Amino acid sequence: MKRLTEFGQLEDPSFSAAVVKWQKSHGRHALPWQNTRDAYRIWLSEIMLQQTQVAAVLAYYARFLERFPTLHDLAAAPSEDVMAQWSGLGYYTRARNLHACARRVVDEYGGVFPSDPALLADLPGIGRSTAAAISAFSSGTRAAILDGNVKRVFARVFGIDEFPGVKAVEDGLWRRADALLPAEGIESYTQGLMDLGATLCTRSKPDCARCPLRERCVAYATGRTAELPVRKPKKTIPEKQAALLVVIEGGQVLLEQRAQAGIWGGLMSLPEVDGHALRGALGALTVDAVAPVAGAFGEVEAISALLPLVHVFTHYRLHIAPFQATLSRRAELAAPYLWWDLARIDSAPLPAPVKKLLLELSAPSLF
DNA sequence: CAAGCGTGGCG
DNA sequence: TCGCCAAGCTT
Repeated sequence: MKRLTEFGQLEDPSFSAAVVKWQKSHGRHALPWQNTRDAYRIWLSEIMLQQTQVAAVLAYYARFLERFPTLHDLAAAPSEDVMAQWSGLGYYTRARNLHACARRVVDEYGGVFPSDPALLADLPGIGRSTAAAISAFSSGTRAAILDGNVKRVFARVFGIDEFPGVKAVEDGLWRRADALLPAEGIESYTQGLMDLGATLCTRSKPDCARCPLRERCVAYATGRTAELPVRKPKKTIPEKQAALLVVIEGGQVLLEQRAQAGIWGGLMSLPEVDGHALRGALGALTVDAVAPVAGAFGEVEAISALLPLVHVFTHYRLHIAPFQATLSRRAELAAPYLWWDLARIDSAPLPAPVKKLLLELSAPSLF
């Protein structure tokens, strides 16, 4: 029962049938965002799960819903609270877009998410794949997803031996995704593709023995599951260096809100001094070089270097040289500067390594 | 449209 | 230890 579509792509109802059947008996059914048609909860999970694994999301999802039980709670909240809830989860543009999206759904759709994927995809932070997932799960709309799981499954089943990041290859994957959609049962099918990719068709050591697509899998038949999908061509990542100032006075630490664009956009952080301008003769950041900068925040009583650390991003490696300055008097500071109680630093909208640094500082380990 | 954007876990 | 990677979107 195969036939060609007008674009020459293969339709094959047996593909989705196999996925749906497997999902019902072996897929995941108890994730916190399943067994509901509440678009708010589904949308939130899809955004958190972008480029992020289930295990990392679970705790954030529960905490987020506790703080923002409804779309209206989220739309009405100050952005600082939203960023604080997202703190540590990464890709902070997602949090800003999430907040903007909540406000738009309230303003433009009366607080009800549209079911049309095209309308969803027009909202901030929702692209083609996320729109399809939300509409499939919340309203049973027949639309194709194409996330990392689907790309991996398709690359193996169909033996696609080109990097899926290339536009033409990705276009082909979208056409396949559309052509393979089932006539009904879109929820189980969509969830099934995700579950297959996440639990069986994993990047390393796929569990082909349990796979419902094994007999039709090109990679399995040709022994190429380890080589497919083709990995992204690797590039050597640059090294960057920065000084972070831990300016303390009266049990509070000085934070600075970062620009919306760029790394850690929209988050609070410690005042950062670009390593470039401040290097001493040996190329290292020194107390002498940093002291004048700290002096701009008040009268410096003491300043010392803390243990340097390295934070690795996807696209560069940041060498952080932290310096602690204790003030005897504060200078007058306006936004983007803000004093924050060290005692409640855990609730601050900070990037992960900065929060870790300040937590260790305010509650030193016994070792 | 290629690059930018986090973090934690795993082999 | 360290490179690689995981439910993508935006510009």
